[in-house]
Amino acid sequence: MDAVQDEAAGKRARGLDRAFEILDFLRQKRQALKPNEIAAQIGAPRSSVYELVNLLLQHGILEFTGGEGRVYLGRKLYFLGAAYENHFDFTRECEATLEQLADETRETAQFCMLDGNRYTVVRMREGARPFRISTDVGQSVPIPWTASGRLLVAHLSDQEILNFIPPQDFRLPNGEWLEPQTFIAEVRQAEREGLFTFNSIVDSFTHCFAVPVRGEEGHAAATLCLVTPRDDGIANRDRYLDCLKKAAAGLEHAPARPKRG
Amino acid sequence: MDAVQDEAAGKRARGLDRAFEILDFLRQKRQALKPNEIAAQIGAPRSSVYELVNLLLQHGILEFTGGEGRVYLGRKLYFLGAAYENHFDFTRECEATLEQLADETRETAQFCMLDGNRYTVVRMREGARPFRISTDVGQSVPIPWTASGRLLVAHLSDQEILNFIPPQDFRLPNGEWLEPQTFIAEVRQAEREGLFTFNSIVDSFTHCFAVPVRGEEGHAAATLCLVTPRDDGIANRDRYLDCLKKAAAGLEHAPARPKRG
DNA sequence: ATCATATGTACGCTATATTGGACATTGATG
DNA sequence: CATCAATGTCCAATATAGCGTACATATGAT
Repeated sequence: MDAVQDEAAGKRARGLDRAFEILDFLRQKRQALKPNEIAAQIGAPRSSVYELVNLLLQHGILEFTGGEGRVYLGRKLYFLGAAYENHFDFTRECEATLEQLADETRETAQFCMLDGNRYTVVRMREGARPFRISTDVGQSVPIPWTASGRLLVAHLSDQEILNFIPPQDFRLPNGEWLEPQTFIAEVRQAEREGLFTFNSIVDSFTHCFAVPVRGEEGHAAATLCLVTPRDDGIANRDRYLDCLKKAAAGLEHAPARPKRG
Repeated sequence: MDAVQDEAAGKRARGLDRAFEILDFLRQKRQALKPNEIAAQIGAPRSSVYELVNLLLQHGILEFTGGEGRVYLGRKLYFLGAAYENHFDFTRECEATLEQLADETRETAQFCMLDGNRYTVVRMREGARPFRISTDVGQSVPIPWTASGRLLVAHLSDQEILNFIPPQDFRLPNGEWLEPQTFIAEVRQAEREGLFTFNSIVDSFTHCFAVPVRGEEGHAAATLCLVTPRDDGIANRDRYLDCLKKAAAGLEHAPARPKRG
């Protein structure tokens, strides 16, 4: 039920948990690593990591690549992910929506979701500007660092939010501490208004717009975002929000909805 | 190394193995199932399956969907699969190649790979015909049923092939038994000629063409295929093979090659 | 030559994960 | 009402998986 089990030290970890920890770690690193390096960097016993890596290799969940015994995510994961994508068929409409958004605004448009208890950009379309703004797709980012984050946790109670977000994620990239109560207040505001915008926390020159894409349960299953230069964002605020809301409305029947349900 | 470990009865299964068995099973079924159903259909203890399903749900590897406690593959798998696809960046060129092939031949073009010890269609492009031929993408099929199968195992020795392919996969869909030695002879022939074509085993009206897409190690990392009506296939054999070979040559620098290696 | 670090393998101990079976609930059926 | 099948939860027993540790090898620095 809760995610506070690995805090207790000295316990033996379950193979499954360690295995997915390895997979997540490789995803974050986005490169092949030696089992030894993995063990060291995630702080797991070397013998356990070697055993697990070998098991995962046999399943095609990991693959040798990059030489010297380095491993990375395997083909089987691609197949499983493709099956997921095929079942919850949001990709096609999503791609079209982002393209339209980028055309209308000439700004960078993103489709974002929660990845466990963090935030991630699932799809992105760069705007048609001389200097384009882009971010890494597929990287996990602390929820409080992002505009979308305010929307993606809005269905939770205050206490649930505090339990859900890792405490250290309230430490902003510039070192400042974001008071959780401040964050929650912004969440509630975003929930009331059905949108959230701010000057980005992670850099000094962008403004971010986010609106929810509601799933079957009525809460934000995803968000659509625009990332703009601050001047442009503030100048075009109303128009941009209008584009976003229309785009989100168009998607609301696609995401997290089984294909032939 | 070998896949002959779960034959021994009475042994306790490892959680990891069972977990991936569940994931593969859901992928095959391509629909959400109750834990109980999963347990019954894969022949695993119910209590184990319930425990594993709950663990996988916590990790986002499985998700509740379809109601009544049914579960299916989860978002996390999509993220991991996307990371794989991003690393071995074959998708883009592959898509373009299939489109060109379908344009040139007006037949159905496929990009196929091994999924463990079976065969699967990774990408497909339907031809521009009044009656189009298509197959399921992402379904695992016995290697001996397919033209591509002859090419995908050609780098193995005879004995390795026999160890690699599950014995029951030599039973063809019409009930006939394909003698493994016959299959191996076809493999060697395909290896020499760098292609394989035949009237499909799985139906009575198609002809299949397959050529290898060679990876770094020099053996077939994937195949490109055309699936055609028998008449057309035989009439256009030389031209089709020419198109396939050119397309494969164009891909040979893309698949299974790390992006920024 | 000596030491330190990185990498992979082998093995025994023991905490625990897997498992069978008991139990509870629901709904359909005769 | 009695019975049966389907579904999910709980629990104790024990086979074993995870872990610490020792060992083997290679590489590079001092």
